[in-house]
Amino acid sequence: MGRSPCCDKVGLKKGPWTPEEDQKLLAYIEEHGHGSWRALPAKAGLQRCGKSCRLRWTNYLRPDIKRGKFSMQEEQTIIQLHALLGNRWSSIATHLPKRTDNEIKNYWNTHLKKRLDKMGIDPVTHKPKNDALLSTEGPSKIAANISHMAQWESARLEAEARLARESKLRSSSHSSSSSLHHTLIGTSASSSSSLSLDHAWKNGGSTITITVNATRVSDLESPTSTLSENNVPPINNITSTVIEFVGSSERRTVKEEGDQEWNKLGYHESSTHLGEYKDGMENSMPFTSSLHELTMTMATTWGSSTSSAHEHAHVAEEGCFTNLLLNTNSGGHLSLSPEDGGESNYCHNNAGSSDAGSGNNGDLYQENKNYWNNILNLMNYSSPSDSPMF
DNA sequence: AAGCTCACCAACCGCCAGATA
DNA sequence: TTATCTGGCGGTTGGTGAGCT
Repeated sequence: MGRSPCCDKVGLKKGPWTPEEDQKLLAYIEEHGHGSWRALPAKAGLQRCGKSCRLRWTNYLRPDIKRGKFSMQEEQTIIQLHALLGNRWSSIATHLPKRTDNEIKNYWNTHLKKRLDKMGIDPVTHKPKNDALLSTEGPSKIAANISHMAQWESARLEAEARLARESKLRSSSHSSSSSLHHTLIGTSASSSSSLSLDHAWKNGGSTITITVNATRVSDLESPTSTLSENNVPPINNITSTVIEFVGSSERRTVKEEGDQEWNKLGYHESSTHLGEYKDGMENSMPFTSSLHELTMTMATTWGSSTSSAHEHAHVAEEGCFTNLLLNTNSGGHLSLSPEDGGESNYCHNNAGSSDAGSGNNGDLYQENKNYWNNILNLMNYSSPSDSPMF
């Protein structure tokens, strides 16, 4: 059985989008929602295939997209999620709500992959390239645990996707009153893999949105098509429940309204990670703290209470390994052997250089260090037999 | 100033899975 | 049950601009 092309390619325009085309697409979606992408171009008066329109919308025109430089927090999230999920960009993108999978993919390929490569870490496996340098403990153990985590994560994602589908069916009566809003939710939470917040989007998508005060129209400017501020459809004030990130893109506190709505949707703090997610926000943690909270919960559940002093020392060592992994200015030398002065040396150097260079970012650095140490702790102490999944 | 190389990223392509007739 | 449609995903390409010689 052959597969027909998504649209009749003859006479359709390809290549960079013009401002006029963007205007048409935006205006149409703002008024009608995207509906069927296949039928959209004709209705919107565009000489494009539906697929091209969908990509233009999801990767650029969507109003809830943050553009520009990736923050350190975002980089950390990408690296850590890539270690767990591999090239599942859409899944990774669900944890960076304002970034598109395409943007994350590009950033990985052009920046992060090279950086890891320079540091002697295989960007595919996230293992040090030269295993001979490593002892049987430490980083190789981390790699093994990352591999296990990836398997576990895959199983979890599949289960989540299944649950999401079922929940979606059950909650179909909550369907959207706004076609544009429906569109936004659909594109924002389209992936089958997500944390609990994404579940909430899926299940109560018609009443929940996220607005970001820091979003600037100028961030939406395209190298090929520049839009005026008036062209950007408003996304605020559409919904009855709003989780609003207030502040800069680097650090956000959350102003949460409508707890009852969350509860109505069946998301209770005791049964999901939503509570932890919110807690993280209310404590002014970086956005990626949601993942942090999740992993800490898992650590609490999985981790046995048998930690010895030796194990604690081991954790410190591996936390430093992670710091090294994330140090963008380290010069790219991965040193793990005792001959190089041991882990304490490069830990101190790493922390010292970071502190020296960061100034007021010292707290942030410490926060980041703790964040990664905690994740490494989880990976270390979570054996398959400890997992509630098995 | 011209030519070359490299990095970046928007956009395209092909494949896949789920939905639907 | 099968064929087809549709949306989504990940890999890849090609245009553009910056930097270097």
